[in-house]
Amino acid sequence: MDNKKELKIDDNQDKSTERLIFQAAKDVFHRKGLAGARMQEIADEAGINKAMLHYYFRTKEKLFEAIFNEECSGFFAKLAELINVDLPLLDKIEFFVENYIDLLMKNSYIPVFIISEMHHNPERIKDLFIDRIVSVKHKFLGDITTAVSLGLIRPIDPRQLIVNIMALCIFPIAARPMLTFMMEMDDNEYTEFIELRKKEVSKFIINSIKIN
Amino acid sequence: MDNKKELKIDDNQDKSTERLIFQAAKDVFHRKGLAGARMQEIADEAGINKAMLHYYFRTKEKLFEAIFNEECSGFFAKLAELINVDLPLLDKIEFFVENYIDLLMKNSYIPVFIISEMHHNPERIKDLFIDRIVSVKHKFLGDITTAVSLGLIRPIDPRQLIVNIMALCIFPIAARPMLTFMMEMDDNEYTEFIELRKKEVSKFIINSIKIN
DNA sequence: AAACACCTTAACCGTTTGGTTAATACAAAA
DNA sequence: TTTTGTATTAACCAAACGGTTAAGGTGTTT
Repeated sequence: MDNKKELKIDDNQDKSTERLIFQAAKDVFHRKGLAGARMQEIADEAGINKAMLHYYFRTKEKLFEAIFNEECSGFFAKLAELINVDLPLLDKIEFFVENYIDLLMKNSYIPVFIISEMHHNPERIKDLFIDRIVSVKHKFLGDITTAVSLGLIRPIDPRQLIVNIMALCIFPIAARPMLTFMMEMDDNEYTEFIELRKKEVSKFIINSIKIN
Repeated sequence: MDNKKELKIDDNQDKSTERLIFQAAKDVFHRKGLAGARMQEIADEAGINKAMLHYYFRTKEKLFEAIFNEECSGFFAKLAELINVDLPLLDKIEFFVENYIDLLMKNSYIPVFIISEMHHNPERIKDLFIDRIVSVKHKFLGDITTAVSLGLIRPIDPRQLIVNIMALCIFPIAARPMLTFMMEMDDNEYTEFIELRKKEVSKFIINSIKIN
């Protein structure tokens, strides 16, 4: 056939190897962390030769950094979306909590991954944070300050409130193994428990800061 | 001198080498995690020969387990102390939060250590938890249920309340690097921030559950 | 068809790793 | 004094590790 070329199905899978590596590396790094991950295991999971890892990403460290950056960026981008929604503060908190917990459950490995790797190497994230998360936080911080001065919520240090909100959303996902043992839950009970939190947490927060 | 033996100064330092190893291993495992820690680094930090590690604790895994168990046990023991104190629920929460945050700050590496290592190997802790933390939790859970049925606090799933309390205490210590970047705090500001939380968190919780 | 650029592989390499061994020091027991 | 059990060390080892190399494959350009 002389029209073989034309008949070829969509070609934009060219980078499939790189993507294969990236996805496999993600999974392995999530499970084992930077230090615990093995290049061979990543290669096996991607179904390709180990040398390819070094062809596309020069070193283990660089491969890890590529993933860590992408994960953080994507995650903080979604975080910003949630915070920038235009709602009165109390509604915004409700909206945020519900969707943030949802987002965390769909990426349940990310909290431990970030907390753990930042603990082992706090410097890594510095550049990532500047201008990305700080600006988002400033907006939220301003919202709270305004609400306090308008008497919509009781006086509270905005930083403490933000940390409280994050803590209530993130901790139960990060500490899942501890919680399931402690509360003697199986996987289904845990999922249901988190599902209930979507309403419970925002009620808990709003109850605490609203002025009756 | 024929009374040499009698004159010898207190002998109970015999296990000093084992303790030296144990302490050094603690520090290194806390910093690097199980996978990231190197036996040579532990030996260097203890100031002894690497072979001694294997003499006292057969393998890296066994050394790690010894430390992980001791850390968890000691930590949960103190946790139980705090929960078993005899006070009305709201006072108990206030007492607990203040002292728990204090305890966490004095062992600030433990939350990430436990969360991270449980994530990488959830099975490890199973035996540790049974009978230790579960019984403690049962008491607290009972206290809350009673308080709800007596109308002292608003109706709330006791499990959710416990998780909320733990989250508000543990998360800011576990996620320290993230918080300090986000809030643009230095070490002193962070310490002060946590110090303020001791009052703020219990106020936050009690505000949310008390019946006016 | 030759030249070129990119992808892929098997085999290899130097180093680091957890772990072992054989020899030694040393104090208490016999 | 000899024996015995414990503590300690330097030297060593096999396996695993991250990373390299040299060669070949494949489609595109000239």
